Amino acid sequence: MVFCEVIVDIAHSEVDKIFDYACDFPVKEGTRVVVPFGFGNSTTTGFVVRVKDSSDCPSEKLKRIYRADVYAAINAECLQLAKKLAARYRCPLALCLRLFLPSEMRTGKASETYRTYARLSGAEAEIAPRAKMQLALIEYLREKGEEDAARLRERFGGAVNALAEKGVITLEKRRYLRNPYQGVTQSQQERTLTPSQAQAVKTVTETEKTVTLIHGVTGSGKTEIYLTLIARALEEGRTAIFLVPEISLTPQMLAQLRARFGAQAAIIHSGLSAGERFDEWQRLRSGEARIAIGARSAVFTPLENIGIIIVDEEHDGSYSSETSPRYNTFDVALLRAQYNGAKLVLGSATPSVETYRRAKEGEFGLITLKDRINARPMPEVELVDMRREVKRGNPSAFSAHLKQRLEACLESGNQAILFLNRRGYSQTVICRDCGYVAKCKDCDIALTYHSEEKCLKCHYCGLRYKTLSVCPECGGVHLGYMGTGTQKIVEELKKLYPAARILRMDVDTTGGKEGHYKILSRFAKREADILVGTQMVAKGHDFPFVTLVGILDADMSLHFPDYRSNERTFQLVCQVAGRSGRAEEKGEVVLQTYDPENFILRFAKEYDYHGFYEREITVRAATMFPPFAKIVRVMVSGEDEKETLAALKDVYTKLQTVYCSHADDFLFFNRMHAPVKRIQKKFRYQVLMRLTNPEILKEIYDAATAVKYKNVLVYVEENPVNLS
DNA sequence: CGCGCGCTCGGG
DNA sequence: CCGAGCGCGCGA
Repeated sequence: MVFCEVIVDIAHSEVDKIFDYACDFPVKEGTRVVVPFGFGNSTTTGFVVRVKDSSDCPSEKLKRIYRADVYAAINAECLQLAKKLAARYRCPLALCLRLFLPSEMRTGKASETYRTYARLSGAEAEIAPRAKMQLALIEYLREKGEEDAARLRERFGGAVNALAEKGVITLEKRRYLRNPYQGVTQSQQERTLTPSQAQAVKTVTETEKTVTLIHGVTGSGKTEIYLTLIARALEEGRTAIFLVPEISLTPQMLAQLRARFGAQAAIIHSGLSAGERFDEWQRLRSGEARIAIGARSAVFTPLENIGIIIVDEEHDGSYSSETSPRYNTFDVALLRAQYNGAKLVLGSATPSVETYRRAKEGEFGLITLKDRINARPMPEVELVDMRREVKRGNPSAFSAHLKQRLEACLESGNQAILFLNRRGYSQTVICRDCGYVAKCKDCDIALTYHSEEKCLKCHYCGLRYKTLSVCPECGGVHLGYMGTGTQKIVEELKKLYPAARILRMDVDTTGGKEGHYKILSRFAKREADILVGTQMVAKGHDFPFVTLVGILDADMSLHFPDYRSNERTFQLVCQVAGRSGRAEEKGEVVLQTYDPENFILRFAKEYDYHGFYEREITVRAATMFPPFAKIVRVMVSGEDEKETLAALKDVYTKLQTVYCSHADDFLFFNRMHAPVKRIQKKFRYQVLMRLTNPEILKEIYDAATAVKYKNVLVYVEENPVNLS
């Protein structure tokens, strides 16, 4: 008899504690178990976090573990990591343990590892000629040989059972053979690296530093470096994790990865069925597959002996979790790299300012790839001054220049992409005569118009300003709100080019992720001439016939009320430009703005990351934004406004004691409405802080987690990706 | 007086 | 989280 410390798989702080159980069979730490818990004979799953040979718990209370998985789902490293995350983000351990399992395992969707397969039995039977489905099914199986019965039932309905009864087909229940790699042959051939690629590989493998940033322009061959590094790790008998932004696991990317690594790699992407995801996880856990490829959550893959972790497009916003625990993928990857003695490689054409600074300061290694593999220049970016268009009496969203280029593009039979910023909640005031944008005097953040209060507000400090009717800069009266009327653009476009085939991609027109792929692949197949969409369009897909990219409202991104708006804009322009002129033809980019002198746009036009960085880091230092300070938001939200306000008051009071005892470490401290006051019936309030000393974070978490109201959610966000 | 619902408590 | 236990409010 052994005794086990168990964490029950219930994500609630009230039960986030160790319960002792007896166990009459041997069990390993990290194993998922079923235990009696609560009243009557109710049970729950849990995780063994420690095995011991005695328990302090009075024996009349002790119960026995009913059953356990045959393997430990969570290995020692992951168990330790889960504990660290739970402590760091103050969330129940169960929630952190869940990160390491495929969700299918909890919901039970993947528990059936058996499937029924159908094939022709060889026996003949008379089939009525009108039984079209049955005949078609026979024909199908004659060709295919064997197929999953469930899938056949979807297609041929009752014909499956009918033929099985007649004995024409046999149904056989077998252990799963879910294999997303059917028909994939691994091509061992390793492409020869260019000298700079080879040097990069050498640098990463030989450096003492755990983390290396590879800063390489689009097309500089980062991917080949990653793949070589992964191959090296495998040769050493180690494993690898390759993280990519969610959106970039396109069918092309998948094909490329499969061709290179075959079944050695487990690629976790949204197209997998529940069962397939589970199987891929099992293959990784058991060591059958040694490369985990996927979005943010793949950082939790239960691999042993990791040799390398790669975070591609390091700057991408999808690497920070927006649900509890609100972890940052890089931080988790670093912990795993340190535990395993692995290398951690970050790659980007436009690294985040925070990352680049750490590299420049010497904390991370830095590799810069200046040249594109094919030596093709980046497309030329042209800035169009929209103020002039207004003066010329052109009120449309399209400048004369863009119209002209668009016509030329369509005429030559090429495709164009037009980028629109997402029609957000934020309404920024802009002077259409001079490009002036109202900003907060303390924060240098664009002000946002709030219609219900008829005022302008700063989302970072809550300061209110009167609305403007006259531009304080030029005295002009053509003040407008950005971000309105963007939906009209497609209409306008249709009027301008009635003959052009236009595809629109945004939240309204696409149903989920699959919808995106459909639209993108239709465009790639040249089923349309113009694609109108948000930044999402810019990621992943290759469109060889696109020679023109238009950015219609660069200002919206530039003046988004976020301290990262400069960075985002620079990234957006570089990324978007990479979509133009991929094939033989040279591409061009037309960027419309009310502020053509803006330094961010100037640097972006020249693809001058260093220039951008030097300028931006000075701004951040002057305004004391990250990486020179940390923005912390404690969000308080609930359906009952009174209760929510009471919770806010409570949170605020507790935080105030922290603030009072460390006032020097705070640049800002205040409570306020969240910029969006209500989402999904919930009232939203926040305490916003800016810290110069990250040590204070712990106390903030303590204060925030101490407040518990029945129907009010309280959570802490660090440098939130959006402040809505 | 009886039970129904909402709140509190405990779970090994 | 979930069910048990219990207190108080209302209907016959």
